[in-house]
Amino acid sequence: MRGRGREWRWRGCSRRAVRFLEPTLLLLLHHSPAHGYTLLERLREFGLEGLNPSVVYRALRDMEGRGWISSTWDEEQTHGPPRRVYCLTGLGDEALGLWTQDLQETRGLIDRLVGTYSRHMEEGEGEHH
Amino acid sequence: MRGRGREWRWRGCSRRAVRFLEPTLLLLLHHSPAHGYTLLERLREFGLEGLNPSVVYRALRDMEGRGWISSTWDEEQTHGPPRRVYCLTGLGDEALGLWTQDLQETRGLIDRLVGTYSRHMEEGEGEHH
DNA sequence: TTCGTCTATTGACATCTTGCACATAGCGTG
DNA sequence: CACGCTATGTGCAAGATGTCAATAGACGAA
Repeated sequence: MRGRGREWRWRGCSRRAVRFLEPTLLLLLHHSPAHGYTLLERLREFGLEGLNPSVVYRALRDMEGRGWISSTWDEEQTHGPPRRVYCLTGLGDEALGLWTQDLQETRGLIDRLVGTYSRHMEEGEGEHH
Repeated sequence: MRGRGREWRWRGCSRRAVRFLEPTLLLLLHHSPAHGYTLLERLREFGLEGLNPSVVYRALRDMEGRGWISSTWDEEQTHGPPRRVYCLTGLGDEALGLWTQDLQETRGLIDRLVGTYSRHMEEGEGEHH
């Protein structure tokens, strides 16, 4: 234990949200360029809620560092400070493709796990031998 | 960038392997009690390969700390030092149930992401506007 | 004017997680 | 006894995440 012992629900938001943050952002940008703040809201459409803004902005900067997306300052004024517009690059498009493959493999694994669990239940392996 | 910039394939084994380590171990133990070393090998049946043994043993100890599994020293001699036998507890059984639900939700999210991606492709949104 | 609020983005720091290298230890074999 | 194999465990440096707070512009109310 000692720090490592995370409970069933961990600190902060759901881990899943963080794990799927990057592919979801790429996907949103695959649809159209957008501002960080907008992305933050649109993430909720995919159930990625409760994410701290700084986590999202950090992910965006990381991805920009990898060349997956590029950003420029938005010209037009708004009700606040200047905004960045993020745009998917060719490299980011490739990355999204790879991510999609990866997600499908992950789904395959989940299917195997859940399938095995169901089989155990049917065969009555649930009752501690 | 700077440390944060993980490449497409990260150092060491796949991240997925680590993320699905706990539920997979619970599932294996749901089938029958086993030694750490055995579990290490059986993980490969689920495609969790290249995991460093210490990672697996650590996960087992963590789960024992949470009361999900219990261990006793194996009586019979083998070709090496004494072995621990890990066994799923009632709490671990519950945890496996929750994990399974969680995995199904995760699968739902993946379906949404992959589905959206396919739809983009059909609608020709792949060609950077 | 000053205050508060909403839109946006960023930085710094503490904590948690992971990989790796190595330690231990019993048994079998040459 | 020097190796190699089975089996488990420790410690630490790096890397990843979460939290908090700073900055900053525009707008409306008192």
